[in-house]
Amino acid sequence: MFSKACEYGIKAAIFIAVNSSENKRVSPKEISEEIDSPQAFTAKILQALVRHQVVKSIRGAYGGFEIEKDKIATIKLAQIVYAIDGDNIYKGCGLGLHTCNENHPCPVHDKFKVVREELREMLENTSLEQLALDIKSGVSFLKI
Amino acid sequence: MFSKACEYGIKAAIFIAVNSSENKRVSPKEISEEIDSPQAFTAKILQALVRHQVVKSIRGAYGGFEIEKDKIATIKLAQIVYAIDGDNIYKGCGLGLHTCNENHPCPVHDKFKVVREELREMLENTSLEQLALDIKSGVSFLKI
DNA sequence: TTTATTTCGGATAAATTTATCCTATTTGTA
DNA sequence: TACAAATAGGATAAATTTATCCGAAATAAA
Repeated sequence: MFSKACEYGIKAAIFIAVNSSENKRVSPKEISEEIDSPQAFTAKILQALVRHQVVKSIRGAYGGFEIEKDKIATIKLAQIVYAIDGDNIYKGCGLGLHTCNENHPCPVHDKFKVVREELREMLENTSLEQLALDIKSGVSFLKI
Repeated sequence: MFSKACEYGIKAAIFIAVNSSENKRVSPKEISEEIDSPQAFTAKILQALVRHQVVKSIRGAYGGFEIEKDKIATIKLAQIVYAIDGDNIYKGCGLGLHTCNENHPCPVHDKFKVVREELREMLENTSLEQLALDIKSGVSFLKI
């Protein structure tokens, strides 16, 4: 469904949120260990999240990645996905037509619309905070 | 959402269905022109569909690809997707966890479940026949 | 100001997906 | 049987995604 980069990005953001809520900065090393992803590649993805202002990076000694506490509740999955994969997943044509709309639909246009709408809504309404809470309480997991 | 291969495969199957319903066999050349895809690559994908018995190929002179008329209504999108991309799209974990289930869920497990279920249902309930009819009546399109 | 620590960013490599090319094999017809 | 028309399939190339490596730049603390 999503690219590897996006999977790593979502998991990384959740892990950073969990730690930021406890006033801890984390490094790419910690992150990649915790979410079971290649470190250097994860670092690149984090840079994309920084550029899109999803997470904040502090360079130099005692630096790391964090998310401002009061931002955690406002960041939605859609922003993370957009920063890494773009929004083609839930906006582009299911069969890759260049032009696909109500007037010139691909064969699965209407059927796909329902699924993509469901996906879009989910991504736009799911906040980092909700996901981080489940991790903190041990209800959900970031690896294995 | 789907791979290019899968997009081509779905469109090719629809085009073959349209023609088979009019007792016409089609060649990879016609298919790739009609669905706007690279010919040799499309031929490979057709081979996968043949192996999975979604379409039938007739070799030699006057050969080509076809789908038995009474099969057109029974073939579902899910079979085509499975033959080409496998079923990981609507069965695997949204965040790529190796183990992801009710007892050990990834952070988006429950939220994704709804979307994937919607997708699965759509793929399993949409027949080639429905899609081919819309193409024949000019309601939907295979390219541009 | 020096040093240790840490992110940033460019270059490169590996793996996968997408795409092309060429020959073998099959098959209907003259 | 010979020929022409098709699909099958292997080898290879191009493009994209995933992954690694290393030095540059920034920053806090000694």
